[in-house]
Amino acid sequence: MHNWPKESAKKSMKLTTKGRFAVTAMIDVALFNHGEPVTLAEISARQKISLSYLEQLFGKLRRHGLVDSVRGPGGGYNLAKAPGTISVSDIILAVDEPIDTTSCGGEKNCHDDSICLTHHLWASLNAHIFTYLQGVSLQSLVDDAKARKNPSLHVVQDLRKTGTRAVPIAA
Amino acid sequence: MHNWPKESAKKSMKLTTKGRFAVTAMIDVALFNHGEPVTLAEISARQKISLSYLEQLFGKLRRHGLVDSVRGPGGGYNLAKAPGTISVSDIILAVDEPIDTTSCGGEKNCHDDSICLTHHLWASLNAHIFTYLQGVSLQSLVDDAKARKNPSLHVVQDLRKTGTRAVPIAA
DNA sequence: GTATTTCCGAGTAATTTAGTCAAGTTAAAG
DNA sequence: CTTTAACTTGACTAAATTACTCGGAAATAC
Repeated sequence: MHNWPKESAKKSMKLTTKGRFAVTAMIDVALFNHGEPVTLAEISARQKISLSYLEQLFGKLRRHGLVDSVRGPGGGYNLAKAPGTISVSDIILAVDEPIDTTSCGGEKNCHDDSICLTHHLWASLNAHIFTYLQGVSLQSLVDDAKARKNPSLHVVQDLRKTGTRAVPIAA
Repeated sequence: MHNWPKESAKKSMKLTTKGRFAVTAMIDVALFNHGEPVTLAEISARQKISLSYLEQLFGKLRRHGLVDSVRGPGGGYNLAKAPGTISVSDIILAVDEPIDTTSCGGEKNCHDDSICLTHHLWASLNAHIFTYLQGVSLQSLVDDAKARKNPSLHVVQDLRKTGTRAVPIAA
């Protein structure tokens, strides 16, 4: 018998390239935000992410309170909180619009005793993934990036071919 | 600075409903395999998975050495190994045909010092997920199912709406 | 007012998944 | 040896989802 971790899952999170782009962009903001707001055009050039797409992503990041925007010339984005207080799970949940599901990933047929065969398994996996991403702060990613020998920070993995699609993840 | 777990990842695994159907079907085989092979028609009826789809799934499970097939009248499928030696990751890798990627999810632009900003993060997450699923045996899922009050085992979660798509997972 | 930059929502193309279908092959039963 | 249940295979399709683009509106500095 497997010892299931407690499943505190409520929402389901998805892991897509969108989330990965968002994390990369947030690292970029954290790295280059020295007083002046960072513009999306800069991020686009450095990280090779299209401006249009960044606009879409940062709209969600802003609405979820992860960045503050400054409009007009000289504007751009600042982190809304200290990077140590922003977790990867925060970023992914912001851009991937998790569906607020009920237990069992929003499905029926899975309550009381007639619980589905794999309910615990997936719920527990979701919880594991979420807990892991929650434990990684933007600060730690920034520190990791700064520690690299070559601080050019220009070349970034092209996420688009890495394998994409989502997974329901406990939140 | 985040303390990255060692990334032993080689292949990338996907988490889809296909993998979940496969796990459910394998539990069904383990539960009802008492001497006689279990037919796909039975599994289809019990777990509400289309016969055609099961054929597709079991073809892969058989080619990956997880089940043995018995043809002809009275035929069906048996587990090829003891359920304690089959892990959930084995099942998912069998049906989801993981691409054997190089480091960094098969991408260029991510080697030596010009390593991408989030390489460690995703590789490590992949390793976490894989390790977790590797640690869950079919036996534990069977024990869990048997422990339920209502052993009818007919009603299973309809995976099709749960949220699907894949994630690259370290293997 | 004009340049810059964010803001917003609709729309679309490509990819991927999930599942079907049809035409076999195999082997046991009688 | 004929029937028949069951597995085998691969091509095919439809739906869903993702990953974007596009056009313009609003705000702010100069």
